[in-house]
Amino acid sequence: MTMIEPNGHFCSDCAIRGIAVCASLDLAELREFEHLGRRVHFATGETVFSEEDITTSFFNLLEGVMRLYKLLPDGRRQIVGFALPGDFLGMNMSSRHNFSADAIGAVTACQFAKVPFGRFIEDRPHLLQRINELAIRELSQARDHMVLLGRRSADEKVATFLLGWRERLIALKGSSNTVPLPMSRQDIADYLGLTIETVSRTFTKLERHGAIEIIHGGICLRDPARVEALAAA
Amino acid sequence: MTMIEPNGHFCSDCAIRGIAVCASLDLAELREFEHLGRRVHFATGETVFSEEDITTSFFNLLEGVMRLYKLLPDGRRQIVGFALPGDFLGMNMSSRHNFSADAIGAVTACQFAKVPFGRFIEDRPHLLQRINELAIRELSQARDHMVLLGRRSADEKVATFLLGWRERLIALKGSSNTVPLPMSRQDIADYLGLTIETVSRTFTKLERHGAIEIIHGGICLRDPARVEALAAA
DNA sequence: GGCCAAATTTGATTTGGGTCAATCGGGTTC
DNA sequence: GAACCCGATTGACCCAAATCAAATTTGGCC
Repeated sequence: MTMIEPNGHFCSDCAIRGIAVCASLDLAELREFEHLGRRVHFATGETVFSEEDITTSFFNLLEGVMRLYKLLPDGRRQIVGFALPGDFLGMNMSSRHNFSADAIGAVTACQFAKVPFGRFIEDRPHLLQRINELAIRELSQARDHMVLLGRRSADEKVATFLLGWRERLIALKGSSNTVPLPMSRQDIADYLGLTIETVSRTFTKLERHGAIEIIHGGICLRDPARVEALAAA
Repeated sequence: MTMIEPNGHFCSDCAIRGIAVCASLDLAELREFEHLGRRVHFATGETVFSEEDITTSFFNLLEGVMRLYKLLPDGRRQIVGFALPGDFLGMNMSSRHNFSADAIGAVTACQFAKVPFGRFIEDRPHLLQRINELAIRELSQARDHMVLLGRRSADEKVATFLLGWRERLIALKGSSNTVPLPMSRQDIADYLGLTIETVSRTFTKLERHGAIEIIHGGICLRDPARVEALAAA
């Protein structure tokens, strides 16, 4: 983490107010909440926290994308998710993080010290309720991803990933057939349980079939129906 | 579901009080809670709820084992988890179940109607807190399972499964090298993202190497260290 | 106990995706 | 603008696990 905003930000005009945990707070609470968090920035590739680190903070992602991953002792990596603005990171049992998180590109987050945040929650059940909702939604996504990892072919994995990623971006920024992919091919491979070569080949194949166009920093959906058909299978 | 206990059970002497959601309730609350749930039984293979069903109830598993799974349109199945006594099922966003649940063998559960249960939670933040803890623990398990599905070999998957299952049984019933496996080989395969043949072959291989012994309805760990070495890899 | 159906194991063969090895761009530096 | 670097692509080959196909064991049920 490289710098701390010289203060001067307000929750009430935060871009992600409305989708993040803080959506459950009223204006009075928000004013108090404001003092708990501080805005922090991370540079490309910087690690925000590592698996097995003691949890000292929670993070509310404001801008940018993060990869969340676990490593096996021999270095194999599984990306368990990509975090986007509005995602809340750091909740755990056991007081240790159970995955690592890196910034993909520049990232801005709202950081909360664990203890005061915990105290703030205590007498605000609706905030706890909100956190619970987010956890349950993530759990549902995690289960969907298990199906993908355990039972889908490489083509299906890639098609499903493109559509799912696109959906998330649409929810944030509105609809478009252009899908930016800020993460590397290796990241995509480690998310889908494939190798970088297979991801690359599958992209090329989709492009040859006219389903997508590979552009700089992403892809463009040329034939969404075809991609959907592949993903459904 | 086939029968309803003619009443006459008490939360205070419930076998799983202490590990389940209700661990967070004091005796006075427990007396009230008692009236919300009713004990239900399911026979072998019976479906407790199906994916996409509207959620009308939550279940607290008291006895037996359940498989939790998702199906792809073409019938491929991914088991997303096995539920054991103490597990709480049915929480979701969206008011629909996001997986199906079958009884493996006879099952007893405590069933709660969604609406009164929701009302009961509302003014009991510590119960919500408990549910949140369980959700977060499940999320952590789900992420571990993603690593297994995406990045582990067949041998590692099977070894990891046996040790993990054993751990869960130890937590419930105490330590033993004998590991009952009430689920079928097909269930294990669908949990590990393998085929039934690969699971069977891997079991046989482990037995030939003296790591385990295949017994009726389960396995016996002959050389736990060797199995652990395989799982760690 | 004997018979059928289902589950499991075992064997032979195939294949999707991994591994290894170049090669290609596109960006940056000097 | 040449040299370099690094991510991405492409090609050739290989192998772990899937598929296909029996054989065998197990369990329920008359």
